Amino acid sequence: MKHTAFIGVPADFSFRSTVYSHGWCELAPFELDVEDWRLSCVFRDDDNNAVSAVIFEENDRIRIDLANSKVDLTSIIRDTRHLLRLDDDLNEFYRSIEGHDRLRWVRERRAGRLLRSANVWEDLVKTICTTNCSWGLTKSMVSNLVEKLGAPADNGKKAFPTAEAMASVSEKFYRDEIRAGYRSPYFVELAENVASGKLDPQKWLTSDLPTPELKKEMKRVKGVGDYAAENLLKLVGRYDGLALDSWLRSQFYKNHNKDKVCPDKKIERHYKDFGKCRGLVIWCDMTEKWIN
DNA sequence: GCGTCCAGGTCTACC
DNA sequence: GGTAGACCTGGACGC
Repeated sequence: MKHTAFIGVPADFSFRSTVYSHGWCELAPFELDVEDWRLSCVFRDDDNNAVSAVIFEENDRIRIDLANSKVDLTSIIRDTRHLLRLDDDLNEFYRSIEGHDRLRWVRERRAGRLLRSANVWEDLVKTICTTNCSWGLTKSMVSNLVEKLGAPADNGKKAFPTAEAMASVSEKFYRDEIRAGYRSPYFVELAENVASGKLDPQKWLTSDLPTPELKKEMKRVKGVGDYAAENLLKLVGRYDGLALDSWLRSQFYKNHNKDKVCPDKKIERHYKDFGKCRGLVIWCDMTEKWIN
């Protein structure tokens, strides 16, 4: 028997623009049905049970269908608000791009909310999986993590593994089963630190630290360098880093530098005037064609 | 079929 | 603080 919940959305919210804001919708346990624009995912409720859900837009509201009718909706609604960023205030960002014709589409399409996972732990592991490899390999590593270490929901779909589950396997498991290569010892160390309570990535969401300090804290995690930390900062709502990776650089070269390679400092100068919003501005500037 | 390059980079050693 | 070299994987490409 299905269980259904509805959530109201802000006036400047777009389900499509948010879900398709970056590659996260392609990473397990997310599954995106682009025909019907339905996002499947697997949450964990407050009792740590895996809960499979389908999220979609219906009559200007977000509808969540759960396969299990016994689930307490409170945590599922909270996590859905988090991953769709329903409580983010985009006014400062929209003000920062006013007068820039090239970016007019952003407000028109109500873009600017970057999809995230249900918690920061999951975003942290996934971000490490994006480093120094093709997008195909990222998807493969994340899919392996979910399939081999995730807990199943009632319908058999699996949740992203907990830190405890990831701490329970060896470096060899990450190399042989997850195909994580040199990242394997990083995952072991990270999972042990989070499972033991030594590190709590969720606190980054509400940290009072200035962004440079928070970035330093993130970079203490092995496998997290400048790009990964700045990507994570975007996912906790801080956009003063550009999170330059090879894809973003190549798009900048195409769009603003006649397809010629240039130093990162030139890219930084280009977005300098957007201040604290520059990380979100460059991302939107490079992804206009993604969203229609 | 084989070798090389390179992806949504980072770490360590060294200067 | 800046830089060189090493690092897993797997697909694309040239030969």
